[in-house]
Amino acid sequence: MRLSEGVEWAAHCAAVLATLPPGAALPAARLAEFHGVPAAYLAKHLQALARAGIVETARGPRGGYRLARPASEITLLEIVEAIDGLEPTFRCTEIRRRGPTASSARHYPTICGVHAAMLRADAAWRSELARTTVQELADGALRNASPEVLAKGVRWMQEVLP
Amino acid sequence: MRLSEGVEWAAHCAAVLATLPPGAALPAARLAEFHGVPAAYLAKHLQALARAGIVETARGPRGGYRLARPASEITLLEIVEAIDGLEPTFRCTEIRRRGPTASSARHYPTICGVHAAMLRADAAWRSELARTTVQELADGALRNASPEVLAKGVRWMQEVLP
DNA sequence: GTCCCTATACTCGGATAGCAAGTGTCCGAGTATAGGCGG
DNA sequence: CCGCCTATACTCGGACACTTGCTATCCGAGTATAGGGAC
Repeated sequence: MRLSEGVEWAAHCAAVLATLPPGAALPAARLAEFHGVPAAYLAKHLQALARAGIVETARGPRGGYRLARPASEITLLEIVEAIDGLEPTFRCTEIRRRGPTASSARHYPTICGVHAAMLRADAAWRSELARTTVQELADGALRNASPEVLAKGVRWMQEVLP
Repeated sequence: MRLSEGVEWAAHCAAVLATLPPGAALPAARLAEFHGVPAAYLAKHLQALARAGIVETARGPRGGYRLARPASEITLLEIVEAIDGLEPTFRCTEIRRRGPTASSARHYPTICGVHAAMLRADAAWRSELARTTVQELADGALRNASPEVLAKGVRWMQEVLP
């Protein structure tokens, strides 16, 4: 069970967008260049973020992507669900109803124990993801970045944001 | 991110094995028949459980699989990790080190914030899975089963365990 | 009757195809801008 | 000199190939058992 690589890209992109001045936008090609990933494929994931209402788009020159809401109100869970989909990690196929013990549906009023445990684990996972906001990701990245990395980032940002 | 279907099969098989009389074993073909799943493919997953030390095997007539330890000492987490592998759900590719801000490795002493949050969520998921034992799964299934389903199960078990 | 031996049938185990979903890429649709033209 | 218009270039958006890993299956390796034969 491997999480899509696009989740990592989307999370980092959201953190970068959180550091933009209000009103500014960054095209997919610039975000891809900043992270060293294929632009065409990153665009696909950014579209998913747009569909989820996490970022908003602006077409034409000086357009691109910007956060649709304050970074402090966007959680990592939303990003994961936007890229990876909302379906739970475990899909119960009700195998207890098959085989020699199979009976009519009314004999299974409660959900199966395996399913219940998986749902609890899934909820714990999502709950933990919801505790981290994009604002915290951006703040942490800036706080832990070395002066050299920070300087390069500022210089690059000034070049692409005329 | 979908969990392998084999996890569900393995969990249910472990619960069934927990109800066996001490010393008895159940072949993969019987377990597959009980759950209505392809025998050859289930065998593959049972082998994974055997490699992980969760079940032990007995070859030849009257052989099969049995739990290698008391059911109360086997957690759902162990089963998930045996089938799905031990690698974490999120794999950090360190994209922060790429692109125009790239610097030498010593400029990144701390792990990236996205990675850290993902590790926390992963730990919460596994922690919750570890709270459920195979014994609890088996007890719950027997407790919630309707009399009809229970009777069919007992009858089937008596047929295949001569 | 008892013991041993052998053939048998039953079991697991790893190596082998098929398919779905994630990965990667492309070109067309839409729009803010910059320059030119007319008043 | 000012306002409008148009052409342009830049952006997103969805539709199209490719690869990895899960799904499914098979046949060979190994062993407890049952039956027969010898003592």
